[in-house]
Amino acid sequence: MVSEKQKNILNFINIFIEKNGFAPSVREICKGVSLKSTSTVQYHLEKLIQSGLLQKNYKKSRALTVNNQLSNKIIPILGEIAAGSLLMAEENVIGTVNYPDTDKKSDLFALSVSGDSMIDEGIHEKDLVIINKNEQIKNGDIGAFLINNSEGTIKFLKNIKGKQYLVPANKNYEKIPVNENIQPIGKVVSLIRDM
Amino acid sequence: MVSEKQKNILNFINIFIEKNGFAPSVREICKGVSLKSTSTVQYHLEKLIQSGLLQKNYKKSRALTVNNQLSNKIIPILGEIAAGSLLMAEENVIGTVNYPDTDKKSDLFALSVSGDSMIDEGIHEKDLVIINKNEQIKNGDIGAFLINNSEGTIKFLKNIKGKQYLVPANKNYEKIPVNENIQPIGKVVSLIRDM
DNA sequence: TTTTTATTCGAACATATGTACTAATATATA
DNA sequence: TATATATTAGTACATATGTTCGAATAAAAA
Repeated sequence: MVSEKQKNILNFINIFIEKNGFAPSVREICKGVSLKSTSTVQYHLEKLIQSGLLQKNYKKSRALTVNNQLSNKIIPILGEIAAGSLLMAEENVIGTVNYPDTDKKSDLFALSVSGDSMIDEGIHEKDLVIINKNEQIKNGDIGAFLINNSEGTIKFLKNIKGKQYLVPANKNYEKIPVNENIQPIGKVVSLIRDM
Repeated sequence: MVSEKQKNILNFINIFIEKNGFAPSVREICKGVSLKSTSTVQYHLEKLIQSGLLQKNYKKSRALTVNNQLSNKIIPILGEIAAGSLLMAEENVIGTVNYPDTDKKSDLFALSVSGDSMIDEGIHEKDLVIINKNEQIKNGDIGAFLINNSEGTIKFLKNIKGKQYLVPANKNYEKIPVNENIQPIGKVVSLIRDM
């Protein structure tokens, strides 16, 4: 679908923007990818737009924007996990964190960790966990859960003898059987610790 | 130094870029901040450039870039820590990671963790540690060190009875006395784990 | 007050830049 | 082979856009 030349052009645009802070002109792309005609570049730009990889603004100069899969997203920190009521609403944002988004379908937010129930898994107090609401928590995954509509917690989800449990990574805590009071929030996809 | 109108213009440019992915034209700024002459905008842009808050490219369209304090930096992953020779050169980059840079003076790079010498501190194999070469490693900090000019490692730096040691967070490993064979690389400032 | 500095406007200019059209060539497909 | 599709080039056009100049006004400083 997308030719080598087109990938070439996309790369050139990406690097140009990264380096300069603004997009290249059609003629700069010409030179950058060794093409002699602006209309050839125009032709490839159209193709890239059709492929959904690029966006253009009619008659506006240097108004190219790249639909990067790996674009940085500013995601909200919605509160502390395992710390009282967890309202996942806009009003509850206690900060934001930059996170390179790998997937357009992902719906990400961050929670600050409190407590030590996952200490053996290297998840510490005040760590920031990134949670994807749109990714299902599978057996063996670490997920964020809401208990009794009030308390948030992160635990392993594990299948033991045909029953599902929330399993902590700390011997001092008990595993919790999954029932109607436990509601999955999303999968923990990343951890950020500032020191 | 910077007038209200100029702050106004800077804000408009920032929001415009955030929203559109490219900078506004002089005439778009005109409308955006209720000015009727392009030369007035030109005048204020000059002022903002003099103040170091903005950058412009002569005769290039929409080529404004804002000098944001808290800009995201793409930092290189230079290799694995505790894994053979650690050449901190451009050629050794095994990838890049997005990291919100909080300080202009910081010189950051990332290393992938191998080994389990810091497991009790929740630093796992394959975790990514962000290292600031320009931040001194103080007593109690976790730092990255180069041993015998070949092997890289991250450890606590601790003062014990007046002598400095590299202290692991794992009972199975011994602490290492700091001598001329051990060279500090930088302080570990953050940890990123993708799961 | 006078003088300087800051701010705004209008108009005109030069060109950087996106676009459109036609044609030629290469590559793939029937 | 013939036909269709993909790619490249050249030229020309319209205008979006940064820039310059002169002058007027407002605000601040001497």
